Amino acid sequence: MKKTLDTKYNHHDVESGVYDRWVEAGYFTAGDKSKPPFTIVIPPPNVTGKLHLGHAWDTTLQDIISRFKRLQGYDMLWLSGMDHAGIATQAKVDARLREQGISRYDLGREKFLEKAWEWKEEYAGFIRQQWAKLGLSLDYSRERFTLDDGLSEAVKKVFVQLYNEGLIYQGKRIINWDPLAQTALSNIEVIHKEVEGSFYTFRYKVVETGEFISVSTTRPETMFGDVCVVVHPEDEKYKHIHGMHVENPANHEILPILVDDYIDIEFGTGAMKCTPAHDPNDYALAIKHQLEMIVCMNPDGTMNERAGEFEGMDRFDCRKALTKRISEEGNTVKIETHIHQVGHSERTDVIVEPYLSKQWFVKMKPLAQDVLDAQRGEDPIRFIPPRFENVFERWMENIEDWCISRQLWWGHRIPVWYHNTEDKIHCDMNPPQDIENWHQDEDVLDTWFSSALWPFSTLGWPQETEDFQRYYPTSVLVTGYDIIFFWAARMAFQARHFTKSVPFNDLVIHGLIRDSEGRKMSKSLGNGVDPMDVIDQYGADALRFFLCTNSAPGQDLRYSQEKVEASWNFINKIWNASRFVLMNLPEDFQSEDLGACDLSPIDLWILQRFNATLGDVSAAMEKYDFALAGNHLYAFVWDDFCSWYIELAKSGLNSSDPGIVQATRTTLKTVLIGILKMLHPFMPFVSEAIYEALEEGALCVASWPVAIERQDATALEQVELLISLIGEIRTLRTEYNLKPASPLNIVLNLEDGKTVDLFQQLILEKMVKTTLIQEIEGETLLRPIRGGSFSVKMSELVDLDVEIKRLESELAKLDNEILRCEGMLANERFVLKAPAQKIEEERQKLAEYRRQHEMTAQKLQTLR
RNA sequence: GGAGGUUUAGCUCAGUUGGGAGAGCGUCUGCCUUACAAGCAGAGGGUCGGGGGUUCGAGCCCCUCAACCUCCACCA
Repeated sequence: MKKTLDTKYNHHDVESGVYDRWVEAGYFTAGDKSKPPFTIVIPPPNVTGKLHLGHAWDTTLQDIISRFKRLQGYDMLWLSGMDHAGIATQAKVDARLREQGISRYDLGREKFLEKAWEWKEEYAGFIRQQWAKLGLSLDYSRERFTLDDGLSEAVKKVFVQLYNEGLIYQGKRIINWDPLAQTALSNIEVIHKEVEGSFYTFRYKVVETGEFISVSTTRPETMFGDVCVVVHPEDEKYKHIHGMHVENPANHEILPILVDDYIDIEFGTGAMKCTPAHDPNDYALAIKHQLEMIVCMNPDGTMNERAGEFEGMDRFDCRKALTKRISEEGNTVKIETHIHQVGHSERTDVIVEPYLSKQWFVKMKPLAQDVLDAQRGEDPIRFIPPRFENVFERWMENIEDWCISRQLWWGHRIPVWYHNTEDKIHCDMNPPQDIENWHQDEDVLDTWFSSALWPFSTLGWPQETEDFQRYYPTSVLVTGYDIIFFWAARMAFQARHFTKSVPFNDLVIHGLIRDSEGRKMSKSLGNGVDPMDVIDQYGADALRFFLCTNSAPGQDLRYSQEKVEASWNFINKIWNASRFVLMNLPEDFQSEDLGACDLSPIDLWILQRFNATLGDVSAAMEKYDFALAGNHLYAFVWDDFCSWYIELAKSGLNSSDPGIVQATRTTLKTVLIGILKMLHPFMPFVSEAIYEALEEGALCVASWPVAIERQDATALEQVELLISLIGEIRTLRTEYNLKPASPLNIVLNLEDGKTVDLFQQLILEKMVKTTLIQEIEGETLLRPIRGGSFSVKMSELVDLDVEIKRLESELAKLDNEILRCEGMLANERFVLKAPAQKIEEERQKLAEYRRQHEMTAQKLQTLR
C-alpha cells in the first residue's frame, strides 16, 4: 500500500501490471459456492484478426456488468472463448498460403488444418493480449474454443439428434453459392446491395409461326440453363402461342412455351425465361411442372460446357460477350439500365450465385415455433431495449430452412458416412464399425451451428457437469443488433430444443460503432479505429468510459476523439481529487465509524448527495443503462464532490478543533472509497490504483457501497443556503467586475429558523472573501437567495445602471413565472384535475416568486 | 414492397411513468485561488423537423407530412 499518488495522472503507469495481478490472484475465476451465481458467456470473437472498436464496446459492457455483479457479491462467471469462424479463417489461411505460392489443394486437408490451427493459436494470443489491455475480467480457466473436443461432442450430439428427429435433412435445392469461397451460404450470409445493372430484352422466334416475342432478363449468361419460356394463361398477348415453341437466342435450342399464373402480366414483357438451376422461383416452377434442371456454371463462377463457345469464361465476361453476339445476330430488342438488389457474400463480397446443389438443411419451422411459444408464454427472454423483441419474433415467424453444410475444411465435419457400394447412410456420433466400407461427408457445418450451442456447450453440455448445473441458463447476453439473427435467435432455438430453457434470461442489445462522420467502420473505407491505439493514447479507462456513456441503449455510437479526451479529463479530475484526499490523510489515519462521528452540516450534505447518487447509479446499473449510471457519477464526482465538498471541506481540514478535522477526513475518505467502488466497473485500472493507496485489499473483489444513513434536514437546508449564497456572490462579483481578491461586506436577511453559523462564515471568507456585517448605511443592493436575501453597499460596487438593468430583467423573468403559475392556478380544470401535490407545489412556487418580485421591485424603486 | 430507427443548443448526443428544456465539446468574460490551467468562477446560446389532435397541461401520447439511416423481402 502506498500512501501517495504521482503528481500527474499517467494512464500508462496506472494501467501496467495490474491486470496480471488480478488474473494471478484468481479474482476472475468463478466458483465460490457461498454466493449466488451470475453468468455471462462472451460472444466468442473470430480468430481471424484483431479486435476492433465494436468488440471493445461489446466486451466493456459485459465487463461492467461482471465487475458490478462481483462487487455486489455474486459468484460471477464471465466465460472466455473464441470462434473458429469457418469461412473467414479459412480465407485468411488461404491467403497466407497463397503468399507463399501454395494452394490448399497442394497441401491437402490434413496439412491445411494444421496450418489453420497454427493460425488459430497465433491469433488467440493477440486477442488475449487485447482483452488484457481492455481490462476484461474474464474467467480464463474455463476458456473454450468452438472447435475444441468438448464443443465438437456437443455439435455432433445436436446434429445426430436433429437428424434422427427428422429436423435435419439432405436435399438438392437452390442455395446461395459463393463462387470465390466455393461454398454454400445460408440466407442471412447474403447481403443484398443495390446495384445498377442492365435489363436486357431479347427477341425469341416462335418456331411454329415465325413471329418474335420479347423476353427480358438481368442475367443473360443463365440463358444456357433455360428450359422454357413461361407466360400467364390469361395474357391476351400470348394466348395464340400456348403450347408452341421458341428458339433460345443464346444457344438456338428449341424451348417449349408454358403457362403459369405465377407470371405477372404487367412486369416486363409478360414472358419469362425459366432457369430452374439458377433461380429459386424458376426452381419452384420446375418442381411444379417437372422440368429439367440444367446447371450451366462451374463452382468457381465460370461457364461450363453448356455455354458452348463461352465455356470456361467468367460469368460476367460471358454476360458481355453473349449480349454482344446476340446483338450482332439482331436479336436484341433493348438494354435498359436497371437498379436492383443483388446478393453479395457477407464474407467475400462477391456476387452470390443461386445454384442448384445438394446440401444439408435444418428444418426450422417447428424449432422456431417452440421458441415463439416460450417467448409468448412462460419462459421468455427479456429484451433490452424491448423493441428488439419484435424484430426477433418476426424473424422466427418468417423463418426458412437453414442451409448448414459448407464446402470448407475448417470446421466441424458433418457426422455422416455414406456406404461405398450400397445406398446407405450412417449418421452417428461415432464412425461405423466397418469404416473401410464407408466414406465421410466431405463438408463441414456452418460456423453458427456451433455458436448456437455456445451458452451450454461451453459449460460442459451434453454432460450434466457441475458448471452446467450451476451456471446455466446464463444470466445475460450482450451483443449488437446486427447479429440477433445470426446468433441470438439460433441460440434461442437450440437452447429451447436441447435444454428446454432460454439460453440467457436477459438479452442486452447495443448498436454499432461508427466513425466520427457517422459512417460504418469498414476495411474498405479505411476508417477503422484500432482500440489499442486509443488505449495507448488515452488509456483503457478513458476508452471504456467513453464507450459506455455516450449513447442510449440500443442506439449507435459515433466515435469521437474529443469525447475520449473528455473522459480522460474526468479521470484526471478523479486522480487529482484523490491526491487531495490522500494529502490530507495522515500516514496512520484510521477512519472512524461515520455513525459515531460528529459530522458538520457540510459532511452530512455530501453524504446525503452520495446516498442519492448511489441509489441512482445502482438502479441504472440494474437496468443495464450504463450511460445513465455514468452520467450520475460524473455529475456527483465533478460537481458535488470536487467543486463543492472539497472546497467547503478545506476549512474543516484546517480547523483547530480535532473533532472537526477527524470528521472531515473520515467523510472525505469514505465518500472517495464509495466513488471508487461505483466507478470501478467503468474504469477498473485507475479506481484500483487509487484504492490501493487508501485501503488494504483489492477493489475488484471489494463490495458495492451501502448508503450511509445520517438524515438531518436542517443541516441540509443550511448547506443549500450556503451554496446558494456563494453562487450568488460569485455571480455578483462577475457582473460588477469585482476582483476575486477584493473583500466584500454583506448583510444577510434570512427567513425564520435559517442561520449561517460561525464556521460557515469562515468558509465565506475563504471562498468568496465575504464578511457578514450587521448593518449597511447608504444605498444598498439586494439579492434574493434560497431562504432569504443579502444586501451589499452600493458604493462598494460601481455601476448603478448595471444593477438597474439586471433588476429589470430579473423582474421580467419573475413576472413570467408569476403569470405562468397564476394562469395554472386560475384554470378551474387544472385545480379540478391535477394531483393535489402538484397544485400545492405551484402555490408554493407562486408565493416564493411573489416574495422575490416584491423585494426586487422595491429595490428597483429605491435605485431609480 | 414490408418493418424499425433518427430529427432537441454551433457540433455530438441525453431527456425514465406527460407537470417549469439538459450534458460534453466549442464560444464569450474574469482568474496561475496551496488537488487539478487537460483547471477554477461566471455568462450567452434551443419556435424540441412541419402540421393537426387528445389533455387543465405535450420534447414525451395519437394522426399526418417531410428528410436521413438501418434491417427484412424471390419480382424475371
